[in-house]
Amino acid sequence: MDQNLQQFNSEDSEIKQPQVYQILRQAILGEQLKPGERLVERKLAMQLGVSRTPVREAIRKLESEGLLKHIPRKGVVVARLSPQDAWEIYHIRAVLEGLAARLAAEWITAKELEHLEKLIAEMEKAVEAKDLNYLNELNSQFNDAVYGAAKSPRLKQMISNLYDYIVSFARVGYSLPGRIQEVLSEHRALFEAIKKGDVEEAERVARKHVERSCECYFVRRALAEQEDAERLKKSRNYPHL
Amino acid sequence: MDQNLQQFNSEDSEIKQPQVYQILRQAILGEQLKPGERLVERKLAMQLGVSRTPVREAIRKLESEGLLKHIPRKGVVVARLSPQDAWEIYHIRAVLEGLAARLAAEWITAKELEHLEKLIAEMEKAVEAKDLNYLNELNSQFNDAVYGAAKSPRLKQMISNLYDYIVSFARVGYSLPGRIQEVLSEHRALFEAIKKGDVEEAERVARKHVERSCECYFVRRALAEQEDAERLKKSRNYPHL
DNA sequence: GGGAAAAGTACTGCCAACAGTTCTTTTAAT
DNA sequence: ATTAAAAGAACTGTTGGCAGTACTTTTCCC
Repeated sequence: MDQNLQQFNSEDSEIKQPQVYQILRQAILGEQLKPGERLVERKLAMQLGVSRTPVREAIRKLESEGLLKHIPRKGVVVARLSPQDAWEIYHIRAVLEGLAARLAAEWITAKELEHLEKLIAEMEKAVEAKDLNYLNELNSQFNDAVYGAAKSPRLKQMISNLYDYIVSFARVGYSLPGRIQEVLSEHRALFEAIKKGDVEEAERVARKHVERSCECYFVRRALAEQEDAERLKKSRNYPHL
Repeated sequence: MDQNLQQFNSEDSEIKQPQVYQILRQAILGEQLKPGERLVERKLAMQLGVSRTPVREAIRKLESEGLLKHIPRKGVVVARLSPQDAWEIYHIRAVLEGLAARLAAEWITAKELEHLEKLIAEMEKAVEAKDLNYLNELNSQFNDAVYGAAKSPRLKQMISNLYDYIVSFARVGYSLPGRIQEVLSEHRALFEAIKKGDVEEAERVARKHVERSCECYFVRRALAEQEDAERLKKSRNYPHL
């Protein structure tokens, strides 16, 4: 890491641990801290202008979330996701999101339903305008709205934790041809099921949606590896580069 | 808490944090530390014969697992489960155990299958002998065996964390008439489904099993409250007691 | 030179002390 | 007595430093 973690305006008498936590978290998710990279308490403390304690606690928290891996008496490194890990996480998310969708179909209010409908409409516009950033944002909002409607804070928390693991890869999911339309239609189907109050259907659709995301993730990953191999082959022809 | 947390034989040069963690964890699950009770870092540190740092880290870890609730600048208290919380946890566990069962049905080895079969047979014996403690132990082993067969360490971890929440209440589940037999037959059904490799059936059965446990929990809880009310009514007749 | 022992380095684990905040009790004024 | 301000007690959040451990480099012996 090129020690460019900004030092927050640490006006005294604020609790620093949560801020350190946020900064490190963003750094990991944003891949300024790369998988396998080692985090040194003292170094981070210096860079952030605090003592080791808040850094230490923030690290422990991130560790318990699985973003960091701790090796006793050695330190922590940014967790590296094996394909097996990714598969596991996607499938856990699938059943949890299925449950959330089911609960949402059962407990959603008229107001929340209306909000979902607006988001769907907005997403259609974003697809037409090919505004991928906005679409991503809407996606998050849609998910939040569904999980909120489920009235189950623990479930929401768990899903969002799992989501963070793969957020860095999630982007690539859209890059497959036709996937954007597919996602949109999956969301629409989920919305319809929730609207009807069809709990079984809502659960099935939501789960399927995540499972499809998982497939796309692996297809995309395989493609990326293929591309890498191509590049490697080419570069062999020009070894001076 | 009556400061009877045993001070572990802290021969130097051992890492203390994990030991403190275990002691506190057991104290919470064993209800020596009761829901709502406050944990004071200094006090615990004194009692355990260590400084505040390891205690602090252990507390933070327990907090992230949800066993403790942290109130900034105030401290932590042992988490208290509302009925809503319990319901949530049971239903999350239900879908996760469903997934585990599905994966187990897919990936179980002959050896693991054999082990499961032995456990089932042993459980039947324990039921006849009415040895509830042993039955509980076998139950845990059976679950562990299933989750192990699923080959998904993350899933196993998540389930076991959730299980800890309600482990203190789990006991009461058996006290309903006929529930023991029911549990046994549910386990047998799960075993059969896994043996057949019927993933759908395995998932359905496992999920249903946890959902039934949830129902029993609430029935039992309602009964307990009724009993409490009875006691209260009676005690009003003898106010001098 | 090559490999083993020894010194040096870099880091985590732990600690005691300080600072600031919240809650409780006392004190003082009405 | 009643209420408000002030002092005090009880904790957490944070700090820097010490001790011990794993890794790295150097030194020494063959």
